[in-house]
Amino acid sequence: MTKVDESAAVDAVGASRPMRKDAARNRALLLTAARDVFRERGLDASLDDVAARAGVGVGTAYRHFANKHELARAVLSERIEEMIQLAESSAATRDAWQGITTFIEGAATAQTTDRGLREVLMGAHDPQQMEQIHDRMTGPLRGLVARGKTEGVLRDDVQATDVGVVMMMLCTVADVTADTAPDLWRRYLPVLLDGLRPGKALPVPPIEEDEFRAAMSTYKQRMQGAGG
Amino acid sequence: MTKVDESAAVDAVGASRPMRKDAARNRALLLTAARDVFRERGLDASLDDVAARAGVGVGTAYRHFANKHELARAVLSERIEEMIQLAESSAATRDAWQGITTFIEGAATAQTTDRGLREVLMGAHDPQQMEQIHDRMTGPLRGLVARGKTEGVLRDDVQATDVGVVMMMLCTVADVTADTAPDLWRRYLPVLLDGLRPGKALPVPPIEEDEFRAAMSTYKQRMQGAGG
Amino acid sequence: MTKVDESAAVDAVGASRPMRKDAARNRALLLTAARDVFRERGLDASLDDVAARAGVGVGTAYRHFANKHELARAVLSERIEEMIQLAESSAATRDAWQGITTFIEGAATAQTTDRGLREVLMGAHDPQQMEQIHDRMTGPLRGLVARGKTEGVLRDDVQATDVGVVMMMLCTVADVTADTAPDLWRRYLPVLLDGLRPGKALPVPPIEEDEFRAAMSTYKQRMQGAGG
Amino acid sequence: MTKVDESAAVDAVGASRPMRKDAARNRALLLTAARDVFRERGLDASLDDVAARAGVGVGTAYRHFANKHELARAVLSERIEEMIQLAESSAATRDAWQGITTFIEGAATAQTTDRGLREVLMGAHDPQQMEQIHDRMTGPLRGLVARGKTEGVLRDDVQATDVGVVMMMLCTVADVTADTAPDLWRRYLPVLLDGLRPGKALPVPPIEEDEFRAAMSTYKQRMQGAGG
DNA sequence: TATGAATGAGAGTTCATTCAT
DNA sequence: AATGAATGAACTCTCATTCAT
Repeated sequence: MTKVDESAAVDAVGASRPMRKDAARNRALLLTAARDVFRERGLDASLDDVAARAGVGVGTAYRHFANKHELARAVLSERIEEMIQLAESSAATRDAWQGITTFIEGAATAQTTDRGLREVLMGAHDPQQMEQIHDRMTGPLRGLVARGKTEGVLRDDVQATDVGVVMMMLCTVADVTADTAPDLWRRYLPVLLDGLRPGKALPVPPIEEDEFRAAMSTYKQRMQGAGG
Repeated sequence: MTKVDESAAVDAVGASRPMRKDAARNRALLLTAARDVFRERGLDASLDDVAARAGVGVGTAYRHFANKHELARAVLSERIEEMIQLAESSAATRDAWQGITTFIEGAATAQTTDRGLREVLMGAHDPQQMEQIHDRMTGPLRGLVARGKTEGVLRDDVQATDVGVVMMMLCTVADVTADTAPDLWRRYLPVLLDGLRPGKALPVPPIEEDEFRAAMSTYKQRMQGAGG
Repeated sequence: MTKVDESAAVDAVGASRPMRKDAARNRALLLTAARDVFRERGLDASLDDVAARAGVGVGTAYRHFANKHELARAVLSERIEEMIQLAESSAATRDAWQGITTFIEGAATAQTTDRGLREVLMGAHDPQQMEQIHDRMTGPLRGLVARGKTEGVLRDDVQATDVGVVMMMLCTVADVTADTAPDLWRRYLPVLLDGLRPGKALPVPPIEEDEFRAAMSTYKQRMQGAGG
Repeated sequence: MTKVDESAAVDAVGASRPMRKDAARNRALLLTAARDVFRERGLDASLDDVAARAGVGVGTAYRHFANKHELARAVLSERIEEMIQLAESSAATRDAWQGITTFIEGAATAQTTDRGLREVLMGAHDPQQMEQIHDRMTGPLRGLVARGKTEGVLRDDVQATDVGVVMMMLCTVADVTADTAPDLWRRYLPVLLDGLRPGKALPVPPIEEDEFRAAMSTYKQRMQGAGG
């Protein structure tokens, strides 16, 4: 599940020519190292640390990734790729409600163990390429939510963005309590899921998907300004 | 409500001697400036900026606060002082449920407008002196929660820490959507409050208060390591 | 003549307060070091080298000067200040022709010994503040040229900019032959001066002063792009 | 006139064996690319850029040229080759004075359009191989100057080096005013040419040819030290 | 022979912290 | 007690040069 996606190496240079073997290896090493370092210490970790962990010179990092943001984005997209697959497989579940549960649990679990992933999901670096990724993730979720309404397990005013927000809230709990009570977030899972079920309406309307994307990119300037 | 707490100046130098008047004034200026700066730009703002805003030399900041973290903590405790008062006044409400509502709404609103406050609440710096502050906040809340159970508006397995977690989740939403949909967090307020009302039990037990304090301090090492 | 102008220290912070003694000393040390280093190795020398030569940390350089360009400009303006004075004293000469000679010889000599000065005169960094400096230098020269025409030692189509161009040409020779034939530029001095005297007209019109300033700033982007 | 001199390829590997055809082609591609890049962006352009422009790997550049300076020198000699031809054709002119005029105008024009050429002419990199090139250029010029004296259009104390210096001065003007007044250098052309005509003697003797070569190489160490 | 990935020293710049004034 | 100048490690990024493929 967390195996480095070496096929990405091909995408990086376009379809023109397969990447040299050592280059591909180093790219993989860098991605792995970056993921580990960012996971443990967040996006403020230095590129020197990442390169050192990968057993590679800094310059090599800059050959593969234009700058720190690109590397972070690459690591992110790799992880998000996993989440997209999770969203897709969840959307393919026969029972819509179980699909939602599966997705939220899986996504929260993933982010629980990765500080950088959470930072980047909340304060995206490069909105452009992230947007399409979000699009790809919102696609399945939208289908899932629609099906949930048809099956009568979701309120009519629920939207795909609500799923994202719920996930976000749980991730916050999971992140803060990671060391002391790593499962505490599960305590609030049924509460939030219940909130999506039919019953009395929610007072404030949900945000549209583009607003949600914008919100996720909120921190962009902050993080760039902070040198993140 | 946001008045600078000058009595804290006594704690800073110990109880031995009252602080000189200009020193006390500078301490107050620094706290005010730090609060403003951290509120606007977060904890990554430089101490030079804080000192400049206070109209004071950096050295003065270091006379009053051992380091940046201490200053941040001081500002935090100041804000928490406000929240303690909010907790106390909420606990004094005749209707327990309204007290809870008032507290959560107030706390979430407060954090919505203060980037530094949220950063510091999720990544506390110095657990030691913060602990006593948390103690003071948990006190009223515990009473409030107890009364809520008596009045039959809270489930038996709800604890004071749950209120803190709920608040945290809402703050996350508020923070991320601050620019695009600043009121979206209210959409999830009733969902989470409902989760505290009597009904089916929560699957995972709550954390004890000391665990909660520890959880709030989780990031300490991270932030120090990150130079934040 | 080349003594560090310590009074500039006061100008730097404005008239508000005299600079602290050690700060003034370090500022002087930095200016001296920068002038020496830039003189010997040109504007591509690193700030670390300048700081080391001054016996001071890099950070100190950045306290006094916003960036490398500022420091270079400061050194430049110091030297140009000398040239302005040379222009003024030359313009005050009773004999206009001798004034011109004195100025050109003096200016060429100054630039001969300072690689950075020449680089910066040809590829100014900060056109804004340099502009006013140029204005101050062109003032006396314009007067001198006018008087030269009145006295019949200069052609009517000669302008102040011509003096600048002549100086530039001599400096080029002086610069290139600095090590092998440091006085060679004097061989071409009378040729160029003769060119300004009455006789047959010059085929191409001179440039206006604003064009000249623009030309002097030509390299600006180049040098900045080059990291200079 | 600007055709790549492929015969130089033989010199590069020694006379031992003719270069392989594709190697020769790459060498030519590199020279062309380097000339274009250096012309446009000066000698600070990176070798990666040159190689990319040539459609060739960096490594290939290092197979043909020991380092960046060698490549720059090669490009220079290529251009000087053109100037040698200009010198030769100018020297073949029936009228000596017109020959000199033609040469100076041509050389100045050439350098006007080539930033790298001027940089390298004023700060030559490798005196050794450049020397022979200079010899070849000075040859025709010496003849031209001699004939000029015979024809009575040049002073007796004029030497071939004077022609080079005059050219250099004009190039400086041309370079600095390239964007604002690209023809201004012509204003000073008759002045400098007049300086060579019979009349009153020049006060300072000219430099000998070896001194001139040395002067042209003056910057060598500077530029290498500067990383240029 | 050609390639271009890898390297790492070094550039400019920032900022928490110390210490002379 | 207050000041703010000084420090220097740390950061991101560039590029001449080397070397495995």
